[in-house]
Amino acid sequence: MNATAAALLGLLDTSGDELTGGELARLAQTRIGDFWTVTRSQVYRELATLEQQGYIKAGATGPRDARPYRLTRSGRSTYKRWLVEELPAATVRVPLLLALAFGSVLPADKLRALVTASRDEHAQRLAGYRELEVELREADVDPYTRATLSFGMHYEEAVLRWFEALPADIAPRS
Amino acid sequence: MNATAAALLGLLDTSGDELTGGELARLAQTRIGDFWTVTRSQVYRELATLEQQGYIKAGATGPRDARPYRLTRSGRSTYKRWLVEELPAATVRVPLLLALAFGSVLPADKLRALVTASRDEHAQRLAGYRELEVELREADVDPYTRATLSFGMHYEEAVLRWFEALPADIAPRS
DNA sequence: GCTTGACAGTCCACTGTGGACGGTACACGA
DNA sequence: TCGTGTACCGTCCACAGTGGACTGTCAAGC
Repeated sequence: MNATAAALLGLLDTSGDELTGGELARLAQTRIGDFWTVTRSQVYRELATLEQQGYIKAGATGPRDARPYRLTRSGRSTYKRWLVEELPAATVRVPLLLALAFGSVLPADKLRALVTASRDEHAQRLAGYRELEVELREADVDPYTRATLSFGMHYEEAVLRWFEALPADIAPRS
Repeated sequence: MNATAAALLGLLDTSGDELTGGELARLAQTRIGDFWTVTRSQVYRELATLEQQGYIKAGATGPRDARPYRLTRSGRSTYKRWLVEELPAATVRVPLLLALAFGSVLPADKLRALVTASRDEHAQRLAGYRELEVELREADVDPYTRATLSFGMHYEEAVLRWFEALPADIAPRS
């Protein structure tokens, strides 16, 4: 069992329905895509091995070979156990910091351009989160979903503050 | 060219020396490990293809088959161009949020344990950064290195603030 | 009817992770 | 001085993750 497999089982569980690979891929993108990316290729690969292991079971294949999967009893207990017992650490990979780390050998104006572009992306993502938060305020979403959104907002705010604290010669413009 | 390859070339460049795979792996861990992980296996794989592409050149193999590599002219220009032109976006993967996203089907006490453990890890990492910052205050390090450390601190502080803002039933203890 | 586009799934090449493994140098104690 | 343990250099492998190319199929709209 790995994190992606557990995520798929969790999605199947909380959706309370049978889902095909395509549906799972879309659902993963919207529900956990901000902090756990899952590509389509991997969804199908994981589904194949999950079925072999007996954690999910396919129903009758429908149009376009669509196979709806449902969670089995062992699948449900397995992913829950995995979540509380084998949760790995977070990983953060920030190419911009790579460029910054070698900043002394790069032209300052190019560096500033990179910094500015990245800052704008983060600002935009934060704006998106803020909108989402307003929508969720009315809807009655469980506090766990709110917590994940809150993480995103804390993160983006921190990154934006960091951009503002950059030394003047590479600080973002405009 | 990919980010890891560029990072290795950058390390070779800024070290101003010939470095073996092992030395590069260690250097990568200390200089960029906090925001760009590079495993030993990958260092050797990348070095092999970088040499094939003519971006680095091996010197005489020393003791224990150690091969010191040096950057070539084309290697230097290639990684610099890559950094300013093909820098990919950041990726963040946070398994804890996965557990939180399925929090409604998990026992609250287990969830709280996960949250608490993660909070402690982040607190420890922030403490490490703060120590490092004090050390760097005296040493005269280039502002780019400071900027990467600053990112780490902003990030860890934000995560810790987020932990404190969690709803009471899953907020970290002690 | 036919085309066109969206969709379900397959496949592949490459990147990234972690650990097992074999060989070699070297330091240190018997 | 002679092992011998240990740390180190590099190789290799299996699996996880990414992104795009590709096939076949359905369905809507002309």
